[in-house]
Amino acid sequence: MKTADPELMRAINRLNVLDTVRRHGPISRIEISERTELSTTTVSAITASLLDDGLILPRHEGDIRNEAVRGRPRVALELNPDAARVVGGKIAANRMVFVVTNFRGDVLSKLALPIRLDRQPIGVIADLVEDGVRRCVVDAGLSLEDVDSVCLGFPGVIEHRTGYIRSSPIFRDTNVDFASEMSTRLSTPTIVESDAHAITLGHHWFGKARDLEDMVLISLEQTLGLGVLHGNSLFRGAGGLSHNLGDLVLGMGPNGVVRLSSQAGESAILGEQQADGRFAEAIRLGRGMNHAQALIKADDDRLIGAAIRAGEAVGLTIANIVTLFAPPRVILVGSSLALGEPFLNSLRDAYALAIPPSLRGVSELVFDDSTDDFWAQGAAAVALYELYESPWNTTGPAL
Amino acid sequence: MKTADPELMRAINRLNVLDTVRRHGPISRIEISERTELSTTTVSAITASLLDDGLILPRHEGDIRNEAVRGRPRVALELNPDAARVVGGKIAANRMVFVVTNFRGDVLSKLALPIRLDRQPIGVIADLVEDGVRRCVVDAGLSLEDVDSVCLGFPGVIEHRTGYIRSSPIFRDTNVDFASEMSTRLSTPTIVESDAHAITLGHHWFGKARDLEDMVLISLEQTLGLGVLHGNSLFRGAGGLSHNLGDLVLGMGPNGVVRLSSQAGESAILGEQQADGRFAEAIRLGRGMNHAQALIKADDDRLIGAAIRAGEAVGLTIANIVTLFAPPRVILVGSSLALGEPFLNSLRDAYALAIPPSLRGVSELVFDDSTDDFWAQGAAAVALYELYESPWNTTGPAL
DNA sequence: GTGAATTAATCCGCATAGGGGAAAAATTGT
DNA sequence: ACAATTTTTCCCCTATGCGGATTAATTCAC
Repeated sequence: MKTADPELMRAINRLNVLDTVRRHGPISRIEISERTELSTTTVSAITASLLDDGLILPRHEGDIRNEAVRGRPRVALELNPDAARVVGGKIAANRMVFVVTNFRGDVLSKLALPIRLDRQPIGVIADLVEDGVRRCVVDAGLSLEDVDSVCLGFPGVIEHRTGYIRSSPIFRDTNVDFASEMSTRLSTPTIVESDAHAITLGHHWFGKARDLEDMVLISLEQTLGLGVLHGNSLFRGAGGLSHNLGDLVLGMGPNGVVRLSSQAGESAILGEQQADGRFAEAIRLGRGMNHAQALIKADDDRLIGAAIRAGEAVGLTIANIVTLFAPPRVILVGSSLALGEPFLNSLRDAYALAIPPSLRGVSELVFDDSTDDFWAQGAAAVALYELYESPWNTTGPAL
Repeated sequence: MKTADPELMRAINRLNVLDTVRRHGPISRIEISERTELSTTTVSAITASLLDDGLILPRHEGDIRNEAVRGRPRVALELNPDAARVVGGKIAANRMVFVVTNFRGDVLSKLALPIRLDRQPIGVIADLVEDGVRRCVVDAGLSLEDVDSVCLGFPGVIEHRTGYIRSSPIFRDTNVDFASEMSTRLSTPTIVESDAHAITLGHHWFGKARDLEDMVLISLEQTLGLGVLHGNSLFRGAGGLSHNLGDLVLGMGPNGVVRLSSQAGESAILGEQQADGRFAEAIRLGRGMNHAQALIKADDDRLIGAAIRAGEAVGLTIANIVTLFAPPRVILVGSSLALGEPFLNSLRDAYALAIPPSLRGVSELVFDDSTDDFWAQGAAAVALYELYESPWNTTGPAL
């Protein structure tokens, strides 16, 4: 257990204040004091230090002041957008998306690269990622030295704490120390995180879970991922390992265990169409889901069947996850949502069937079809959160 | 987020020191300082306060002193066993077990009552539990006024935070505020907790997880429960709800969803034998599992079949839990373990088959056939932990 | 336009916490 | 008896947060 000393005390309260400023837009010291339950004195001291470090700014213009109120007007404080810049990236098998954001998480530039990295040697992947980060930074009119940190979201099992990619469909090898590799290449602190975790934090900060401190997110992409928000922070498994939902077992079939990935993974849904040459080409180019969508609209029976089966499998899985975590909301994201009604309806039906009666109504299902840059923005949020926690200049005691 | 003030700081460090004394037996201040990474000054101050409150005691006799060492000898400190007494209880459908323990968790008296409470009205259950607690306290040579708190472990979905029993096979009703009810009856603070959580903490304190700060426990009784230890503390779901594993879905069968409880619940295993009059009687009296054990030894085919099916279902479920939490150890407890080899072997086989290759070797399975009083002792540990956290006299600032 | 009223933010002094280093305490060895 | 050694406590310092008084910046009333 971390030992509690005055420094930790201050770090906690500082983060608390900073996070309050981030969440509640321009906000006066008094309101911060009410929300955090810190005394106005303490808030004053902490905000002074944050102002001194340039992390927040007073906003004089356009005071949101109620004109009919007397007394000294409140000074609204807000994040200094230019206090830092980070890069967030979503790396998938057939595409990479990067964003550069400011300290508030506003996107300054986006870059989408529809490149297949799948199974390339590590060096090639690192080259391509490095290039993407550098280009996106240049697009934002910045240089890498202006960037404070980078966070890359990967599918698979990612150990955020150590920066190792334990296993990922993108890498042929296991246990790749990708964080160190990229930190060296970019000479900027780089962290890796599960893509599902990244978009989970993204939803907590910018998306469909801003109002919640607990929730669960399920990502349906090539890999099936899980993110759990618990008490406003990401719940990373025991060893800091991320969860790999695709490995979950749904039951025993004639050929051994049936895993979720074999029912609802991207390749499981699309793979049944191998015969069709044009479709195979689309898959290879990462347009499989769009193509599948078109086929479903055209009443392609085989694909509709696959989508229904996938929806059932995912619906059951969500019911199981809800049984374990009982979150107030479950957010579903990922390319598989593009399969449309056949998939979503069977998912909803299976969920309704499988959810235990006692938990009926506890969780609401929310579908989110955000684009890839939202994932990257989530990764940026992960990077920003670590900046918020870091000590900064700390406006040393004796100056 | 809780605001950090000096009081919180002290509370944290105090708990840390107290817990270190609990875990590492008689221990000197210097060793506490090393383990907690607090300065010797701080440890000295905190231990002084703990001594003052009578929670710990110096041990002069039998100093574990290395005779060949010079200098002032270390004074070993240990928990004051008599600083408090608590009652822990395990309440099951067909039996209740209580223990009274001292501040260290040593059992002072046990009481096992093989009574069927199942579906009795709340008032009757409360009567019986009250009676059990009172008797066990008397057996320990104490009076209820000597008892500082009571913790009762129930099967089902228990909301520890509020003291509500959301649903339990023992109660006909749902959402029973049993903690308040018993607190009033006993005029002693009483908390309720999931039986699975109780034995999870029990294993962390006294049993097969003393060396771990993360682990998962699965309880196989009438109800199938889950306990997750995360960073030395119980992980209680989002809303503080406990998990009910039996509701997990294993797949779709011909008659709708197949839940784990229908494969591996006590009644699922035993229920198939309804024909046999003597067996039915044994079940009614809560001796079902013992009887089943005998039948299995006698090569009863139907029961062996049921045990094998149950083992498979549990094995798959454990694999899924491991996929989600990746704990270093999974402890299995509960009456169903008595089914013996057919059950355990099929469980192990199914687990080995279902665990994803990437997680092979991450978790070890441990079977624990502790008796009921160990469950009750776990409940006592839950009660004790809350005492450890509570402020006590705090040796007020100005004396 | 000037002063009263009002509200926000800061300053001052206090209490408590933890840490470092010196001093005291309790031993063993010579 | 005194030196050496190790543990524990004592004294002083700094940092933190808080309550109450003070100062700052407005609006309203006349």
